[in-house]
Amino acid sequence: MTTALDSHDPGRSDDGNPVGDPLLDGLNPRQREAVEYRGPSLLIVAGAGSGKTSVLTRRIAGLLRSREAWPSQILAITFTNKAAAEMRERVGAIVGDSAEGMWISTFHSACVRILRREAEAFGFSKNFTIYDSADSKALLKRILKELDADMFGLTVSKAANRISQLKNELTDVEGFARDANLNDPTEKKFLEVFRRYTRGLSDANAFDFDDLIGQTVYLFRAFPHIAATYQRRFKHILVDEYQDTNHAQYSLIRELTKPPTPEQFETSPGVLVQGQSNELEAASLTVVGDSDQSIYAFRGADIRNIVEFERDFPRSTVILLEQNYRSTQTILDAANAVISHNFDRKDKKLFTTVGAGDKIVGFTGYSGHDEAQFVADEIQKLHDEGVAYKDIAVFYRTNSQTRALEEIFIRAALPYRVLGGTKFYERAEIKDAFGYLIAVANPADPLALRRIMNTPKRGIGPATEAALQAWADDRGMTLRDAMRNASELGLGPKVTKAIVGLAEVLDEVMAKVETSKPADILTELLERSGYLAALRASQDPQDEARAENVDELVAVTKEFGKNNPDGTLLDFLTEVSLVAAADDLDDSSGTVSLMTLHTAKGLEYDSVFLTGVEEDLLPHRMSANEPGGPAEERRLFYVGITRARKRLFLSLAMTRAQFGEVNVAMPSRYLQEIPTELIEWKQSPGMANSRGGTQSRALNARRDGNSGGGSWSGSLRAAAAGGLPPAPPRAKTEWANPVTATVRDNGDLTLAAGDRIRHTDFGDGTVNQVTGAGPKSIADVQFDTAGRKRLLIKIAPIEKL
DNA sequence: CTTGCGGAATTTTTT
DNA sequence: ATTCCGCAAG
Repeated sequence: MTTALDSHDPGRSDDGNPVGDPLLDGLNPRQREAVEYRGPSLLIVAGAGSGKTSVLTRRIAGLLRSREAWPSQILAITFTNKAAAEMRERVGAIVGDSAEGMWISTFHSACVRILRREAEAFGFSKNFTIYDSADSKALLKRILKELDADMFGLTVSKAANRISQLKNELTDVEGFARDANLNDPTEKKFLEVFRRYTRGLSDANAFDFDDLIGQTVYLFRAFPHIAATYQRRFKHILVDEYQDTNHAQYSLIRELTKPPTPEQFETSPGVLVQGQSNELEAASLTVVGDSDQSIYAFRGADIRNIVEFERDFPRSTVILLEQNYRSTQTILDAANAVISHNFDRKDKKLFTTVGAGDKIVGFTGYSGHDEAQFVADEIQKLHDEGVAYKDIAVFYRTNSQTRALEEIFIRAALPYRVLGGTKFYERAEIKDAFGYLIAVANPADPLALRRIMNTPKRGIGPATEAALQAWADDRGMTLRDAMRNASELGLGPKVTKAIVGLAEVLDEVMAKVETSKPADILTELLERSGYLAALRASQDPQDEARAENVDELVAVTKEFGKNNPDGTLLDFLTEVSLVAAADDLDDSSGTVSLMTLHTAKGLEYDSVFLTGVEEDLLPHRMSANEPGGPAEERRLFYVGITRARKRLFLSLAMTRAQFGEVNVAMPSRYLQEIPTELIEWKQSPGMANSRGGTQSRALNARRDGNSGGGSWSGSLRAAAAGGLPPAPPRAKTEWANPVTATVRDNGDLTLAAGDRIRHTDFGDGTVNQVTGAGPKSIADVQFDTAGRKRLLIKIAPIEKL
């Protein structure tokens, strides 16, 4: 450890260079204060793009460098695992190896770590399973069926949401029973559902996502000596995205920042550290947040946590970061204008010194496909100008909007990747493989067992399964026990053999769980269960892809083994249970990123396409009637806008396909909130409206019925009066037809420069150039009327002339 | 017990 | 449009 590292002298840096302190270089005065301030509690109100990650990492680095804290005394909570990894890396870059041993993780990861360590203390064993929302729903589905709860209007998703909300408020079954109105039969039924669900989880030795937080809080409250261990351990706690914390997470932080009391020392003999007075000091708390970016109220995030921080934590200090280092002034003006329509907020105005930059580009397509084509064309143009694909992102409100975008992107041969959505780990075959892994990791879990019992087909149907379960219930044993003793049930000899055989395989592999690597365990299970063999032997062509996915999973476990030589199966299962949509983001890949607005939070891109800016989509129909819904949707729009560094594209469609039906879409109310001079419309809603036949008449008809003062059409006319440039003439031919939705296959059609072709949407054109080989060849085509396009030859709707 | 058909529901956002 | 579920036939 060098003396420079210990130096607190701001005039020196690590290498003795007197130019400045690497911790403070390039920071503005507010940011410096946020890095250097020391006190019991600090709230950093950080507007979008104000460099909060930089401030947070330097603050941590500063604590380590000055020896105010050892790495093990720091707990930093981030929103995603990716953010955690990034923060660890950036702290490491400043202070080197001393970053090792810090707890930088999400709420959920930190809690799993604590729970695994302390599980035995309160009636769980440390190999508990983590149920994701799909698992929770599967359990609830069984319960609802058993109780005939659908007669009371209880659905799986309703019950799941309600239970999740209760848990986020730290209400357990007994707490709910006390306050519930049990004269209401529906409430009574729900209570029973809640009770059985809780029971089902504990029987399975499992926690759901919400339990991870809630049970940790319960653990701390019920066992003060355990809480004291962590209260003493963490001297500095830092929480990012504090505006998105819910009550349970808030309570966890409160527990951790309580000073350990002397009695607690006495109740934990053996852990007693000879009591200097500073051993009893509460941890210092730093939170970073921006109430304008609170977009998770739907899962219990409570904006009051940040608004009332100063009251909750007395002697706290607040530092405001308003200077934006990310976006152009045009983008910030639009963002400020939009967010200022939310009334219950502290006024905060982002500013920058980088200048106005380009105008926001607006576009209205005739359909979702038309809109997607616009996005694809603009991305191609940006790329031709030298913008890398990885610096471009496309945002949307709902995952279902990816379909149209993907269809067009594939056809245009644009490299893209979808973040979130149907994740790898949600695929059926991957869940099956995990079922096997969980079955050996946590034999008490019946959910995993049921999933694999008859996968691949072993002739063990629902009736057999029910018989096994009943046998187990009668004796207070687990489903797994019943399988081992299947011969006592008097089932057919074939079925009995299949059940006992499976139980034997599981038992034998389970014996090696402690000593074997996850990859070996998985491989053995897939072999001996016959799962992989069944997929390979299948006639269904999709099963081939499934087998590949399973192979991919094996590769993932091998990779995990390489990165974590001592990693157990339990470690692996924990890690994959907690990966989020944004976590597998790989910035180095040269692809355009597609994601929901929620996933986009915390990220930034040079060029951003915000699609589907329509009523019923943004704000979403479902949120329109909820209290605070429209305001939260506005914040979502605000988050999307502020992700853009240089260029922002806002697009919408006049019609959108939904549930297989085509519906008329209206421009979002939020569009009007952006000053018209900031947007340059390539095709405004009015322009799209005035052309074309029946579609626009339908739109007009509805709009007339809807037009009050300050309606959209009114502000459009104002915009037109302000002198918008006319639409580029080529727009007419280029966008006139909706793109055909079917994916075709041109076989081994080959093209060469100079060939003339005909495209169903773009008309005739001449091939400039062909790149790539085989099924990936791409034609660069100059169309006579529709401009220049790149097409994936194999699937483009074209013919050679 | 498995397969296959037709009707229903689905799509709001996520750790 | 696609997926999921329940029911009936094999």
